[in-house]
Amino acid sequence: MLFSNSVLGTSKNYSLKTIKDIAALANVSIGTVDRVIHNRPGVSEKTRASIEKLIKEHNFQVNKTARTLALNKKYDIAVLIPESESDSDFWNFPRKGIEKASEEIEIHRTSVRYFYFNQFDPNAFNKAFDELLEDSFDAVLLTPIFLEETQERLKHLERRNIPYAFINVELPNSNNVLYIGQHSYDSGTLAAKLMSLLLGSDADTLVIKVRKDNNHHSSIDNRISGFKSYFTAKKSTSTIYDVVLPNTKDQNAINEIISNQLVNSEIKGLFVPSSKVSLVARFLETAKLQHLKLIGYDLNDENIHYIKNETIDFLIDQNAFFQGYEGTKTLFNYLINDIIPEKNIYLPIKLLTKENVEYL
Amino acid sequence: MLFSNSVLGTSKNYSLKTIKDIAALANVSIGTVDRVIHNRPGVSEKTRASIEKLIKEHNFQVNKTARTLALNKKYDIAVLIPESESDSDFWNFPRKGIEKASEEIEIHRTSVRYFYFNQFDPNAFNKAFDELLEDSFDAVLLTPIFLEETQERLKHLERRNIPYAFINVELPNSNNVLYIGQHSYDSGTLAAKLMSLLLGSDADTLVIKVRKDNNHHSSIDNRISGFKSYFTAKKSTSTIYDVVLPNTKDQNAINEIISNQLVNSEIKGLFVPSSKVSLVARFLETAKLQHLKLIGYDLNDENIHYIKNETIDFLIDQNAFFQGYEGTKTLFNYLINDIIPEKNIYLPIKLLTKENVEYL
DNA sequence: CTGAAAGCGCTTACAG
DNA sequence: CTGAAAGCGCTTACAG
Repeated sequence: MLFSNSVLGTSKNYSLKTIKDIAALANVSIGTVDRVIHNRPGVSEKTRASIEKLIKEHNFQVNKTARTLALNKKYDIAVLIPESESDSDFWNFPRKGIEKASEEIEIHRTSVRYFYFNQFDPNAFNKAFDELLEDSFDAVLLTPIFLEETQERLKHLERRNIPYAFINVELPNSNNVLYIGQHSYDSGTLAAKLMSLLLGSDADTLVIKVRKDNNHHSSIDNRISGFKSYFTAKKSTSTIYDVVLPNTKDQNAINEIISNQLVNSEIKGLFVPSSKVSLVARFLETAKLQHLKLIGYDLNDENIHYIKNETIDFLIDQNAFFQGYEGTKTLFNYLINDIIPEKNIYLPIKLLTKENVEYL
Repeated sequence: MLFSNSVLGTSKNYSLKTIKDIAALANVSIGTVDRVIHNRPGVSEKTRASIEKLIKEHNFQVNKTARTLALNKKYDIAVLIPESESDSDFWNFPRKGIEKASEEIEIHRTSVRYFYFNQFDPNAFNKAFDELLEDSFDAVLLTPIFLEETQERLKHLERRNIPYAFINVELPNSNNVLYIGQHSYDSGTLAAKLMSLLLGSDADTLVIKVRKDNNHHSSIDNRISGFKSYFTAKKSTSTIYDVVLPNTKDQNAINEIISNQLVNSEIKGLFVPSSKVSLVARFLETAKLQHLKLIGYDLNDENIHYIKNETIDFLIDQNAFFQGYEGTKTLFNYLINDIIPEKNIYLPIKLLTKENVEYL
């Protein structure tokens, strides 16, 4: 009968014990059992041992619901993410995901407070993070865009035993509970594969960075590394050019820079490892160069426009809403229910084309 | 001060009321408040109205934790999915996802019981489902592979007010709480786009169905419809051929059938809308026709082998583990926490290539 | 070192 | 129609 459960294909466990049961079996009071469960001092070695034995034997686990109620605690989660610059800004997606999750968990006495910063300004990041640190929170969900600035401040959280999770941007070698986001390198490799399919031969390509994106997170660089790695692995003889666009709103200036790159070259495909791909799409439209292949990242109104008219061939989407939604819920479950998630959740790469962009 | 919360960018709500508070304000006992909250009879219209007013005014919401504890209920979830035929079978992934979620929620007095059936045998499905119906469950997670057989039995669940959710296979017009899985049609469209990139021109293609897959779920047909729709929309002049493979383990017979299709044709690409793509990969290998392009579905050991050696060009993955994992957790949250999910969660299409299959 | 009791916010008989 | 009390399984002072 030992294996009857598995034979029946069930995980039912009808013998859930309570601390009262354990206390009775050990001939002690529930207070003493509680002390053992939480490793609190003031229990003789003998009783501690006997209680620990019973706990193991009966596979006793604390009833979290009762615990939560008894503690009667409110949980405050802090969220530190870039502010949205417009209604179609990428950062609306994670924020909306967080808000959705936040609505769902609000009833569990959990509140979410937002701290926003300008994603291009390390000082703004510092300021927002410092403001966050002034208050006390039970957990922090953040996008660690600026490397050193983040690391310095994470130490404060660790000193206070405040768990934190990353969304969208990874920061290796941290004690984060969770990273949820894209595998940037892989997305670049896929972009390269698609690009070489589009070009059909060993045509040259141009990687276009935007300076604004330059001084922060490593995702952009990882995407580029992934992109280039594909051609290296294929022992391709084609050339991959690089260019960085300045921080300007002057589309003419941008057009000229790209134009100069293309002239006298065999470049047939353009890869923009960020949502700023629309800048390049605008150029292609003006210059009537839409036959050149263009792959970029992220959904926003402009990008949607350009993928519909096929100026952009592929957009790689980051599931940003889901990052925010799932990140928040996972952190909540960690906090309230002691549910320890996998450290890295790499969301699948969502490929958008003219054909499927409508449905989103 | 009315908008101070939103100005501060916070959703903190420090004035959480309890039924005790409401009772005091209404000058009644908590029992009466409870009656109003749950629309139970035995309250005068006058007191009911005044309590309802107070509940609205103070935005009172029941403390779920306390409710769960007071009800002290165990939740039993039934899972009805195809059995795995081998260690590398597709159905291991959803099952493992369900098991993972099940481990996480077990502590919340929730048990999961599995009912398996042979995915090609409607009678086995009926038998497993009927067995499930003999016991009582609080919710059911199932893969509704056989249309009529499912619908008939769902009525029983509805009559008993048992919520149910679908994973992997959709069944429109049902009162399911949730469907989580792929958008089959879209995945077919993407496959077609990739195929036409691979072929570079208006070459002909062959869609290969396996008879075994034929008599059940609509996913396969939706994938094919999506695939064909792409070429129709493009006003392509190429021909799409169809062939159905019989239920045989005789690879030679299969090879001959495919071979006959290819001979005297301009077919350059093969689309297999199921995990059985390995059957076709084996043929291409034997016939030394690996230059033909091949797109299929799902991860298993054989498919991984053939994508690594580039016999298969693209595999479309269904995030099957995640379907099981998220499906179970969502159903749990619906059950325990009254969290109503979006009805249809379409997971992003995960594109596997030689380059990224390693990481999975 | 240990136990008895109150309390967390609900639900559920039971009494009136 | 309404209220008082016990109980769900924990935690937390407090008493000894």
